[in-house]
Amino acid sequence: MHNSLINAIRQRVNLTDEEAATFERFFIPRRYRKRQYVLNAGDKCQYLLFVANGLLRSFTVSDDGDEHVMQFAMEGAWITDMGSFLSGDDAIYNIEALEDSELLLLTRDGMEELIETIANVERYFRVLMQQSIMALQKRIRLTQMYSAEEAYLQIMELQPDVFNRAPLQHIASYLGITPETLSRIRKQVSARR
Amino acid sequence: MHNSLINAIRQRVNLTDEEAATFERFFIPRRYRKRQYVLNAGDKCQYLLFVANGLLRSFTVSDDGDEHVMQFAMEGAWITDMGSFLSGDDAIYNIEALEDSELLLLTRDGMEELIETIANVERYFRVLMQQSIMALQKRIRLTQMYSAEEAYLQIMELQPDVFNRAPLQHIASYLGITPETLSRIRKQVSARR
DNA sequence: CATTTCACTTGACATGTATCAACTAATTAG
DNA sequence: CTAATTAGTTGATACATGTCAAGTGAAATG
Repeated sequence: MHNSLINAIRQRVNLTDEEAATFERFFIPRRYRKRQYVLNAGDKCQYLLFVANGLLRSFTVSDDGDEHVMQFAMEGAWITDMGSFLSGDDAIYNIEALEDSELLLLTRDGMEELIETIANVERYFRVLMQQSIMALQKRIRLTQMYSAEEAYLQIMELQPDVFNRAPLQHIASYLGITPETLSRIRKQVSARR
Repeated sequence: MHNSLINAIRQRVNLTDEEAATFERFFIPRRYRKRQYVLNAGDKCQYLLFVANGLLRSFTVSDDGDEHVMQFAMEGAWITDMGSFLSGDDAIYNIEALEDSELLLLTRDGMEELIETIANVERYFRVLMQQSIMALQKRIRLTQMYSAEEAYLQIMELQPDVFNRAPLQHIASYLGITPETLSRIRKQVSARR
């Protein structure tokens, strides 16, 4: 279970075997069942989560009760409520397992200690943040530039691994459209070919 | 001109006066006139830009020639094409001065050297990236959860300093709507009160 | 200052997407 | 395996936003 974590880190920065062993020790392995909540909005988000296995989503709930998906995270991805994790504010996101999942949890203190202990770790997290910024910008352009149909076709083409696993209602929410509209889009697309 | 930079850094991490002086030396001051392009999509983005004074926007141009604003940056903000600056890829964003502006430029090498020279700098940039992620997520929720009118009212309320200075066509682009729609929204809003 | 250019507005109409209700298919729980 | 619940689809209709064309107002340029 820790292997996928070390592999992910080593794709970005170098770690000696000794460092890798130290690194592992900071993470708490934990299993979640499908539908289980990993984080409830309103609580403090205590962990940065690495997905060793499975699929999660983070989402907010608006006043009218509608859900709005911010992120899907599958094997190899990180997920958290950044504001809450870093600043100790109340979480605004919920995080839910969409499949049975194996996670590796890192606390705030753990992260700080790791950064001080292993030279390349701060760099790793900075690079991770930068990648995340680029991904978020790409997502903004997706809905800014394209119609719902074009946006849907793009994500299915560019990230089929995630979006073929996610329920349609959550994909619709991710795109900012209703399930009905997504259903009609899919019908039109399949009718055309 | 460098003062605003040092102030911005010191809001997040500690710097001795000596470190501050070293820090400054890595930055190249440069002025841009209104309408001048700081970066052209297709070029390599050589700099991370700190805005000492003025207002800029970054934007992409789609195949049909439409512009799509990603970011506005006023005094105290950073702006760049992250993918191009960090990885040396061709820039996908244009950056244009919307007002006469004074910028402080940091090269990639400069950034690396700074990080190695001054202890807190890597931390500063990591925190900066984290803030940026939260801001981008907030922006995604803005268009995901709200109608064009609600989104417009929110940004005008929450960031009046930027959006009162930006031309309406660019605000429309930022929101992912046409200038005509924004014009009608503004008419309705002002008619109601 | 005059002229040109560009930003913004307005109207008529087309299109995309939301809403609500009903239905069918798939999944979950007993 | 069956019943109950949830996810996804479909139809009718309303509303939000886009498009195109024309106009007005403001700003840049010589």
